[in-house]
Parts: sequence; structure tokens; C-alpha cells
Amino acid sequence: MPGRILLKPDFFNRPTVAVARDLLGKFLVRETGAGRTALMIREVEAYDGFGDRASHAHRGMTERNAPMFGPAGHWYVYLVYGMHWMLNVTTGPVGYPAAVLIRRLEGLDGPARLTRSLDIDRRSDGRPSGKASGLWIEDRGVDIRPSQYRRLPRVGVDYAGEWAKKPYRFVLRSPDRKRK
DNA sequence: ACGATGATGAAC
DNA sequence: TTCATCATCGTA
Repeated sequence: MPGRILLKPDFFNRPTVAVARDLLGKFLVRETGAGRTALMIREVEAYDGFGDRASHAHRGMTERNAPMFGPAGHWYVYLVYGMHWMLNVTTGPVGYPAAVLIRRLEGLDGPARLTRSLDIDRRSDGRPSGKASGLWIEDRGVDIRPSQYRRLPRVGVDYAGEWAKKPYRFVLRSPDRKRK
């Protein structure tokens, strides 16, 4: 079958916003004892560096956000509101805190819903994206053009002042339902 | 519109 | 050790 390429660290070791954009149309693959699920990524958000007031890394490294400072292509999974796991993949060079939050997959709308549905939690935190961790991302040859997505402000970060307005959220437009 | 629900981080 | 906050969601 055509392309089914595991994304390697080099893909993630680039500017965060570029990685976020390029993750649209890629496939998140989850493998557990229950089997394998692969779903297309439809919405992401970039969190970029020390200056980004919306980022957990804005106030420096802590135990929780340490994966953001580590090598690219690792998972950063944390709990919000006492009950929801958020799935991020780290980007950029070691020492530069950045990550991309995966907000929506095909048929799974919402960052907390997708982790719950795919049984993703603290166990994946800090681990590399790859088959060994049962969680990775594949390029399956879907080409996304600029006309197919929108850039919008990030969700739930109103506290971040000017940074809340930055168009760091990438959302695939709905599939064109028209025939011909 | 609001409560759930608990880890995190900063203040004390 | 205490306390406000929180990259959300389900129910109303």
C-alpha cells in the first residue's frame, strides 16, 4: 500500500508552528492490547517557547512541563481541570520549550475526548513517539494545502494577553461534501 | 451557565 | 502547608 511513514524526530525538531501546520492530515496511531487505531489529525495548537504566555513553559521548567524542554518527538501528557488528559508532542531543540497540542482527530472532537477514547494518560508522558510506546504519528500521503485549513486563536488561554490572539491553532476545514 | 475534580505551582 | 488556578466537558 502507499506511503505509511513513521514520523521521526527530524520532523518534530523544527519550529513549533511549522510542525503544527504539518501535523494536519497526518495519522495518530494508538496500539494497545485491544488493537490498533489510526485516525487523521484535524486540529492542533502550537505552544512556542519561553515568551509564550499561554504555554506551561512560560514560567520556566517544572516537574510537569519538563518534557517540553526535552528532545523533539516525545509526548507531553498532563491533566487539566482534575480530570482531562491533554496530548502534546514536543518540538524544537533540547532546551527550547515547545509542543503541539492535538485537539481533534477524525471523528473524535476535543482534546480530552480523544485521550479518553484512545486510553492515553500519564503513562505516555515523557516517552518518545514511536511503536515502542504504542503511540506514534504516520504520514499516509494526505497532502494538505493552505486552502484546506484555517488559522485561529488558541482555545482556553484568555489569560495570555496578546499571546491569546496569535493564530497558533490550525483546523482542517470540513470535507467538501459537494459532488462534482 | 455552571459544577466536577485533583494536580500543580506559587505563596506563606 | 494552604490556596487559586486550570491548553475541558457534560448537563442544564
